[in-house]
Amino acid sequence: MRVRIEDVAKAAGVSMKTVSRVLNNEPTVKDETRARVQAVAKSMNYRPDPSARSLAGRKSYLVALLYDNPSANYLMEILMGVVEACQEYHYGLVVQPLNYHSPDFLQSVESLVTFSKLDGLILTPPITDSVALLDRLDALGMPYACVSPKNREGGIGVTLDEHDAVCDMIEHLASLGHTRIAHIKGHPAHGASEWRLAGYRSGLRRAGLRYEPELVIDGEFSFDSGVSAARQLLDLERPPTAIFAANDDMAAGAMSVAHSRGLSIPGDLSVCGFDNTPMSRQIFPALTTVHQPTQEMGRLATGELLKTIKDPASGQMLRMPYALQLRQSTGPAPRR
Amino acid sequence: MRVRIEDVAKAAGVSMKTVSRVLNNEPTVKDETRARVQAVAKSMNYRPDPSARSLAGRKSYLVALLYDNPSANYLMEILMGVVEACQEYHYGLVVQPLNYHSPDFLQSVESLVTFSKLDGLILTPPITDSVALLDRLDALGMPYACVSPKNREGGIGVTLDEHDAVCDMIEHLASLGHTRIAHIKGHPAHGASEWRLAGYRSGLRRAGLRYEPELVIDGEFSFDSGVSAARQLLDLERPPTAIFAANDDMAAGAMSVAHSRGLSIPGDLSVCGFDNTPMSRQIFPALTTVHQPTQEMGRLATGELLKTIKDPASGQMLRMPYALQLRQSTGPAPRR
DNA sequence: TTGAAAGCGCTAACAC
DNA sequence: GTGTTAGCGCTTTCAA
Repeated sequence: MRVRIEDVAKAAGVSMKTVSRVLNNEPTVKDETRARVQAVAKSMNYRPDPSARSLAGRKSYLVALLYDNPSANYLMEILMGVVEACQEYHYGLVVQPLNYHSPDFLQSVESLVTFSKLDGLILTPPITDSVALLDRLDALGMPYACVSPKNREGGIGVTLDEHDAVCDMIEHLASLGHTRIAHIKGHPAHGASEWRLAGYRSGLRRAGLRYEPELVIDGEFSFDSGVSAARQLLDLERPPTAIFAANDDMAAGAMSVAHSRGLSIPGDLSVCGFDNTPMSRQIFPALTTVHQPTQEMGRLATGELLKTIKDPASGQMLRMPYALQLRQSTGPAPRR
Repeated sequence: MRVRIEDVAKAAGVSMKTVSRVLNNEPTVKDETRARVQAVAKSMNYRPDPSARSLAGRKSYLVALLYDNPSANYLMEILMGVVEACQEYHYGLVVQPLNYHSPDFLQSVESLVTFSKLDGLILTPPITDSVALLDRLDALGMPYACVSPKNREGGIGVTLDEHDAVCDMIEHLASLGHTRIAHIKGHPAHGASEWRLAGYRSGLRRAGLRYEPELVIDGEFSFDSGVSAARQLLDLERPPTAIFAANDDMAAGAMSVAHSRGLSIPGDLSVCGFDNTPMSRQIFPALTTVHQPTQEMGRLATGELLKTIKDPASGQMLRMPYALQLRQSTGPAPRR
């Protein structure tokens, strides 16, 4: 039979409640008692039963990762970080796909939270940006941490300074002699698209280049949208010599168009992206991109969430470092 | 306050136990009573409390997905399928990374199973192939379903006829006039590597081509291993005109080598892979590969597992269909 | 076919 | 600091 708290209590010569206190790190236990109980629990290989704990304590020791149709890689990396943190803190994890556009989006989150008695939520873009949801969660007192939310103030979670990253990237292109640098924008529903566009504009400004509306094309983060945007750009009377796509998938689309038109990369056209996906290393030539420490972001966001659950005042919005990943898809601007 | 089984019982004019019977689909309830209880439960928006259920019933209504460092995409697709099935059957999911090579691998699975009271496991390669683990699980009476296990007989789960898929692919290359078709093998620890090699040999045989050991190079499913294997192949005195890599990542590595040597694909060299990863569509030229319905496999494996949990005799090993995905990376063999 | 009572293993509330 | 008691919401067991 399973070892129960009662068995541990008997073996340690204390009451069940004291064992419970030790397990839950409550401060009101004498150090000596605590040490003894811990030793006994360990030697008996005792682990509390999650359902009993949850039933009696009205907590689930469960957090949920909420997502809506992100790229598989992105989500996977976040997930790996989240899993790491959950293991460390002995929390369980529920993985929950959601439909952000569904009319009963709010309702479905609410019933998930209620029926699973979740202790907290980890939100990923674009769910991070549903004001209605955040308001509702605040009203319910449900703790949540955001990964790369649009609104970085006040909440808890992690962000990356995407604006500065892109700005650096554009300056890099300019330093290679490019003067016609195009941008393929991201999906309009994602905050990232705005930051990356803003970074593009700041980068141009810093490099002393003019912003030209014809060099900015709408995309939606997909390979195909990158393909059609690149076609438009390369069909211009004065096509760009460099393209910054708001993510790697669209950059791959742009490269594909260039290849099929016989343009050499980076000889005739430089291309760069954002995300440093595994794919970016595997295409030819390898893609210059911005690295974002996604897994670490998942781990730290979860850490902040779990801290907040214990002590509501302790969670913060963490700023993560980015890094330009310079590879072979960018090079000196072609001479006229 | 939350609606409890007692509230439903009162409203329906029956005992708690009868409501419980209805919820758990026990047969010994009069149809009329069952219908009434179901209607009342629905109208009150009743959902049983998982921890109470689990505590009293000594079941967790939880299954775990066990994995060890697979490709992010593969795992993500499996995961999405697993999540779908779990939602449908109202089961919870635990996501658990494992270290197959760790000395306490068995122990860590066992304590996971014990302490989380898991009702079943979904195993992914290469964990599917640990004989020691499978034996232990059988001994414990712990139900599990495998995705693409080495041993397809007797167990429950899903498989794909990888041998036949590769065989078809090789025949396709042969039909394009290729006579020197190389193979980059997969990681030796994965069953898939063996099947794909066997399919390669069968394909050659069917096409009337000789098996030439110098055309078969070890790989380990990574891009880099594809790169070094392709270098060896292209350095041969009589290099191949086509390369079948055991997965898409290695195929991308091979393409990268070809590009950097100025070889045209498929003009000078045809390349094909296996998995139909998103990346395979995004490289240039788009990669010919084998599609395997990974998400569906996750969903169906989970379905078989959950069926088995209800009725131990009902689980099967399902065979999934594959499909060649012909794209631009393969073409007619170059003339001598 | 249905119900009453006794737990499942833990924590909350309160007493000491 | 520590212990006692009474549940948490469900299923099991056994009786009807």
